[in-house]
Amino acid sequence: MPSTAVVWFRRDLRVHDHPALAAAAEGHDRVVPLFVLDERLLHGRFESGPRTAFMLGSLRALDAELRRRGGALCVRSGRPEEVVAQVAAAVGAEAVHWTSDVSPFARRRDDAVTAALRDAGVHGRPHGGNHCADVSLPRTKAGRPMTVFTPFWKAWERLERRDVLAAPERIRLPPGLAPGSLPDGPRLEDELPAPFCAPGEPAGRAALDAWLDGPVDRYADRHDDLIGGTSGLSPHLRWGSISAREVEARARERGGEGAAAFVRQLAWRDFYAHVLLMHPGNARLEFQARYRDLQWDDDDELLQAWCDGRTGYPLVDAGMRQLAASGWMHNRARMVVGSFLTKNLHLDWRRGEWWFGRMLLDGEPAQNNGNWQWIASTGVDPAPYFRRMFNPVLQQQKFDPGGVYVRRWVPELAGVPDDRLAEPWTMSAGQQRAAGCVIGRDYPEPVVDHAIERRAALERYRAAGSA
DNA sequence: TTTTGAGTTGTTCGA
DNA sequence: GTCGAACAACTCAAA
Repeated sequence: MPSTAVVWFRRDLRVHDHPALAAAAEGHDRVVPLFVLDERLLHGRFESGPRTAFMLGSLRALDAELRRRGGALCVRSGRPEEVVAQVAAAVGAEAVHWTSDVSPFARRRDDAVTAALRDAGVHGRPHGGNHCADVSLPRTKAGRPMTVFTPFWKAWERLERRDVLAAPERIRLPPGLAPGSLPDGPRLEDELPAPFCAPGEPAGRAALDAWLDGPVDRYADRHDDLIGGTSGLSPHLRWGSISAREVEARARERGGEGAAAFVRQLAWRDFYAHVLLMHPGNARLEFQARYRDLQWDDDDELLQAWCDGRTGYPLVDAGMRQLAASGWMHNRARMVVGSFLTKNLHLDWRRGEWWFGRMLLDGEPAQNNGNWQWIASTGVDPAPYFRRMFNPVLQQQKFDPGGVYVRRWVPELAGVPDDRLAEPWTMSAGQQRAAGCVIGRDYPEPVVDHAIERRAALERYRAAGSA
């Protein structure tokens, strides 16, 4: 009697270095690679065309990788807590393997699936998540979860690492299994005018190869370059089309200053996974209780101007338009637009988190929440709020002095001279005509005055912090 | 992974 | 040639 296991895929859409798939393929004669299309994620408050399109592309690529190895992706629709156990029963599986996840939603879902499997007499077996190390382990000397990055990083460097695993050579499906099919759309190129990257494991592995083949060496001093400079691997890490552990191992193998700086950023990713795992309440509430009664404004027009990239601050608008057009934004720009939303527009960081979650191909709860709470100064890794208040004009002058990034994403500013590009509203009427960019007609006036709103934000934070 | 404003020093330029 | 206003360039503390 051949033994059978189900591998329940979620956001681990690859065959290389996949502990759950490897365990199933080694321990059983038959493997059922399963994906459950969960309607809750496709519609409603969290609906996102770009994300769904990227996911479907990643799933098609996974199906192709599985077929090359004799398998296929078995697609079913419905609620995982019902479907997973049904499929396991139908194929007579002894075990269901999956990759664990840290978000509160994922953990509730996985608990429900585990319970359903237990009722059905099937062994549910979670494997480590898509991180470099086991993010559930680090603790302070006092035995508490860690909340400061630097000590976390030191502890993380000392954690054990599992071996990088080869892709299974052969996947044997149970005879007569009907694969089911993926929906046709939405398609990425219909959702985004300039998609940031192609989905799927082969694209992810090619991007990793290209990154480690040279650009990574300059990461230490170039990571703030708004164009180039970064790996661009984040969507693949988010969907698991590459393995964080493998990325880390290969970067360490490469060695050098750039690779070390890059690995440190992978530690930030593991840090925020640790934080959300240990503090699921962060998904809704400020980690720092004293900031839970911060006063936020409720101005839908300002929020819309921010989402659309119509704030009148070129770097802010360039970042937001890059996001809307490509599904990605450079991290430096994310910090600037986040600071602008929370500390110049006085809008709740959760509204920015929501928009990022919808638009970012790499949007995942742990990273999105951790970074938004970082810029709102409400999260772990405490630093005074005034250290995270950015001046969009200075940031642009510092990180995009030649205006390449701004002109690329805000084309109506193309003719504005370099020395006016960070504050185009200071152009004279004659300069505006010469630049082909009249402020208020071709490009918006600034929606707020940074100097004034900065002082207002300081007052709000001071008031909440001392209450 | 910051910004601002005050204070200080040094330079320029015209009365 | 001297003086002082204006301003740039810098440091530093506070937010």
